[in-house]
Amino acid sequence: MAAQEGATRPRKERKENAEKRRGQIIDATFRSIVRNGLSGTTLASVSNEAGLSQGVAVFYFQTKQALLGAALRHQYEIYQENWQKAVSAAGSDPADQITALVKSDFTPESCNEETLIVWHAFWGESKARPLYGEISKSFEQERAQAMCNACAALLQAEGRPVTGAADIAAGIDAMTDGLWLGMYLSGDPVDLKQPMRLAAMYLSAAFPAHAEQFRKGFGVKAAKG
Amino acid sequence: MAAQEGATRPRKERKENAEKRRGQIIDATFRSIVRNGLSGTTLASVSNEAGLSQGVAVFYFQTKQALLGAALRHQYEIYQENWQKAVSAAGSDPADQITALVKSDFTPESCNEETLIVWHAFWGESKARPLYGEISKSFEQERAQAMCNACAALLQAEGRPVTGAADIAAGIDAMTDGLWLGMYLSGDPVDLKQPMRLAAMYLSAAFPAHAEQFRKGFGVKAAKG
Amino acid sequence: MAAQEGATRPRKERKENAEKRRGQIIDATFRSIVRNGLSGTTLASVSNEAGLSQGVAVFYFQTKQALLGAALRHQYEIYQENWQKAVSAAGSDPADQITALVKSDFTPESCNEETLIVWHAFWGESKARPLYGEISKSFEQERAQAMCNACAALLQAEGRPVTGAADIAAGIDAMTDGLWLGMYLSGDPVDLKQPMRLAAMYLSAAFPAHAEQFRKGFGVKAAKG
Amino acid sequence: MAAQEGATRPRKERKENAEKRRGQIIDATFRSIVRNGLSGTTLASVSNEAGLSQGVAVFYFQTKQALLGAALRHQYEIYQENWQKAVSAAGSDPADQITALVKSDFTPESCNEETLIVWHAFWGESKARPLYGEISKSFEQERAQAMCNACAALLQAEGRPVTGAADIAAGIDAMTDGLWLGMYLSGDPVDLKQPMRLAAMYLSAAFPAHAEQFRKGFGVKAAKG
DNA sequence: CATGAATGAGTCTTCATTCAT
DNA sequence: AATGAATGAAGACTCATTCAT
Repeated sequence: MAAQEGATRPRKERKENAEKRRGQIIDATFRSIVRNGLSGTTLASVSNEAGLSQGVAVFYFQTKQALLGAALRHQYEIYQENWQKAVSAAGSDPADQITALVKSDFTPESCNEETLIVWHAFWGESKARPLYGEISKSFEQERAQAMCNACAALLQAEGRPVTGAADIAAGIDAMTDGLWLGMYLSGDPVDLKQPMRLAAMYLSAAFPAHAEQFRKGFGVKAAKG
Repeated sequence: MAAQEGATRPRKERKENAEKRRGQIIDATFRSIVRNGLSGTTLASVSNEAGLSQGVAVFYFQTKQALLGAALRHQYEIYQENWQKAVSAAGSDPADQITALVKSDFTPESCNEETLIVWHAFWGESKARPLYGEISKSFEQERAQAMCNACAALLQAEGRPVTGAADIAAGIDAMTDGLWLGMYLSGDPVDLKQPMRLAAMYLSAAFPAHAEQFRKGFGVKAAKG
Repeated sequence: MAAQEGATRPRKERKENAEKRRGQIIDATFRSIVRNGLSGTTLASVSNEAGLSQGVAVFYFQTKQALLGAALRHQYEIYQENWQKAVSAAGSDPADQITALVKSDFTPESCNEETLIVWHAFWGESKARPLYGEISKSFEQERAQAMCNACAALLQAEGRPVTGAADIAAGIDAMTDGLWLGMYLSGDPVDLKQPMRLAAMYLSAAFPAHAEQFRKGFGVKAAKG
Repeated sequence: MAAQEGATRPRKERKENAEKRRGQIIDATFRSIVRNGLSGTTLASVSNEAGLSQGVAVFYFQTKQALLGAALRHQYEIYQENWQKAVSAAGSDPADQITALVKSDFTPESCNEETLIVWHAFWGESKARPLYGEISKSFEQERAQAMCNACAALLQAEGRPVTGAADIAAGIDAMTDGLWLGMYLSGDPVDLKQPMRLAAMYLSAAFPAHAEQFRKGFGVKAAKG
């Protein structure tokens, strides 16, 4: 609008616009995966979903594989942002951190029908498409490390040897992963309370000294008997 | 056309032969999924793997979807046979049954790189291909029921209310499923001992009165502290 | 037709049929190159020209490049057969052999608007498509060698050193190639007599002792002056 | 930014700039044809080679075909300038003019790997793209005419009938064209001396009275025997 | 002047499916 | 019972061209 802008769009605006387009296309990709599966997701289905022409997706991502990789990475970034925010908000208490990590896996944003479909679609192809495997592995490791560290800290706080941290962390992570798979496969509307009960049960057993804190953290009453 | 006539083989022999061919083709399908992923599995790749001509797969299974459905069903049947045998062998003690169910998920036949790839390949597409979802659901339910029944029996044996059985069963199943996913995604050579430790830990907590029996069943020493 | 053939087509017949199809498709490729140029030749244009479906060309040649390579090789094979037959027919006299080689380049089968288009189309792309270059090179060398050998033999017959054979052969080959290019570029209806006159002139100069034989061989009268 | 204000430049400066840009783009087109072939040359590859944006080529040449036509014309103009300069420098002696014409075809500027690639790329497509054919034809005719005139003049100088000029000229032109094709196809590093020997041989035969002059002109010793 | 985003027709290629033998 | 030729729809990707800025 200013006089000397006239001809060319300011560089910054252009860059932002490109970022916006990429976001649009990635969103469309999600919707297509949810609707048609990964194998049913084509450049046409994505363009269609985005309301753009066939060529745009290629223009911004070069190849279909690159687009799908970007979509997976994006989903992981959102996921990571969620759990990292949750941990930060939990403060320095390791039990609270563990609780936060588990709970963040079952918030409606992180755990709903759509995201579950997308996760499992990519995971299912991750052996055939090394790209997906690499992306998954790096993000999964970071998340696993966070859980392991918190468990180690809590063991130390309880005055126990930290050697068991890896196992305990693996157990709680396996349980949450398995719950995701179960929800995904059952197709039943997701009941987000059961995970809270199960996590509380498991963590109470693993860290008896903090049982009450976990139960409270997960909003669960003490099991009888 | 004539009754027993040169050209035509006796009906029974024919049927057996057909069964053999179907088995051959399904095996080839597995190998192709392991090698190329589900999306990379084509009728050609299957025929190739089977060393048979292009047309056979269609001849015996009509469509590609039907073939893949049959392959998934076959994998589930083997899986089911395994755990049912294990449960039978465990006798009538519910704790032993639970142990058997869990352990059978981690025998080398049930849990190896190839089967993990195939399971997750099908699960990843199970929302887009209702056929896979239906097959999975029915088999999963049967297995979940078995676990739930055993847990209920064990609760009863401990004199506790059976209401908690579903949760406990869901927890142990989630954990084993999650361990499968973790093994699958990590790509590391499978360590089958960790699942034993984790299952023992979880079940000991869920059934304190049978802790020792579970530890022994899973070949795990008592955790200290 | 015989009783025991019934079900399966005899292997031999099948193979022949395949060869026939390949021929059909290669012919269609020629026609398409003549009509649309090499860059305008698509699998669709070829299929169209052949009256077959899109898939056949790929079925028999795997890729477009392989098809075009096969077409070029085929054209060279026909060309080679022609000049080799001509040389054979010429007997053992080197001057007659040279005459035969040159004349065979200007028979209506070897040298007409269509073949000229195809040759130059492939040659024009032979730097960008190494495949064409390799095919061309091998055939060209064989033909050049034949000419060189004949020239050497004739030099020897004249009692002259054979060292000059390469140059003389290069000269006559260059001239015939250049005449092809000229005919191709001019687009005028091809006058096949001029090449005879020019070849006679050149060869008479190169082999003065055989001037008359060449003139006779090419059907040309002695130039005056 | 300059004194008389950014927006409008003096008309002349503008025109010059445009000419410069056109030259840049045509040069980039050559490089792209050499590198990728004519079929592999796209507006993108040209822009890329020129270090300019996608749109420029279209801006200055409207269509891809027009650009390629301009590139071909440009190559012919350079070629023409070269031989015309050579003829002028040769003075009025027809034998010297012929020598100059032939030699100018084998100077390193006129005859090198790059130009040979470009010539044959365009020629190969000249039947499918009438535009190339027309451009080629007009330039080729002019050059052929020059050679024919010189030959006629030399015949007259020798006191022979000029009727044979066309044939002699066609022969020498065919030979040089054929040598270009041979160099192009062989891919071997270009030996520029052989053409001199062959041209001398041919022209000495065609114009026996000027044999020595041609040999001298081409820097070639008299052939023995 | 110049940029580069956007389009969409066209190309090669893959592949499930059909079918004659 | 089995083969593999043939089809054609659909997919990923390319690219000349248009256009807003």
